[in-house]
Amino acid sequence: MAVLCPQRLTMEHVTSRWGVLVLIRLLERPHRFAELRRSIRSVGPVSEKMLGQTLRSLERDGLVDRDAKPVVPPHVDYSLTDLGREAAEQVRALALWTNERMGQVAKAREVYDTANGRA
Amino acid sequence: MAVLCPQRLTMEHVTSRWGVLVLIRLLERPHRFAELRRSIRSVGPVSEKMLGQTLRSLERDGLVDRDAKPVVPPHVDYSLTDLGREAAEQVRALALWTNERMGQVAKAREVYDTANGRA
DNA sequence: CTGCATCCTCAGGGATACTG
DNA sequence: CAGTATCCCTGAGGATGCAG
Repeated sequence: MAVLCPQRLTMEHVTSRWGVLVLIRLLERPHRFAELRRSIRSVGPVSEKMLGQTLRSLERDGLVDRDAKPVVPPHVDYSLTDLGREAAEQVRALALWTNERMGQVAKAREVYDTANGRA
Repeated sequence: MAVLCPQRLTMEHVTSRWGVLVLIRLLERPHRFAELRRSIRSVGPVSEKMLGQTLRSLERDGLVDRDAKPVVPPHVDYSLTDLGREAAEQVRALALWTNERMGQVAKAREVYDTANGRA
């Protein structure tokens, strides 16, 4: 992707499909990997790869804390850092707004499509 | 892209690379097409195609109002609807947060990369 | 000036299989 | 359980050209 301001990258991680869902779930409480996956699956199918990638981005950005307990079988807890909590709250606000206004948006789309699309 | 809840699409439009920049600029005042393009260009290269696509998405979602004056050469003003203003404010809040915390994020990345990447 | 239509590329991300 | 590695394919999105 073209060169943009560096904060774009952070926004990208945080507002990405799975980023949003991860942050909102972690805002409630820490989750394990598979737990997170199951929870998100109810909304859309996450591949392990993408969930892992998302979590690593967020961890790298200092938003998520990864606590891998040295036991077997592995047990890894993901939780928000203070910084991550701030981010998650911003994102949740946006998500809530989207939910609230979804009706109006859907309506607007109908109007637009009627006027233009298949007039 | 896989099937997700419909509000994901709205978030996608609103938090897209150019969506964010468009909304923030329109929050200040209405803009013409080329004006918007020039303004955004200083941050990253927008193709006409993408700017047009972004504006159409936002218009379709009822967030942006398109006022095409029937003159020649064409003169088109884009501005926010009330709904769009709400969205833009959410997005701006997120963008401002990202700016404020960018230092911490950058720092976290360094730490992460030192510990992992090229240890 | 404001935009559609077309072509083409390249990387995001899904599926699958394997490891500690 | 919690990932990493690989393959592969779709579609986002840049460049260009044309039209009203």
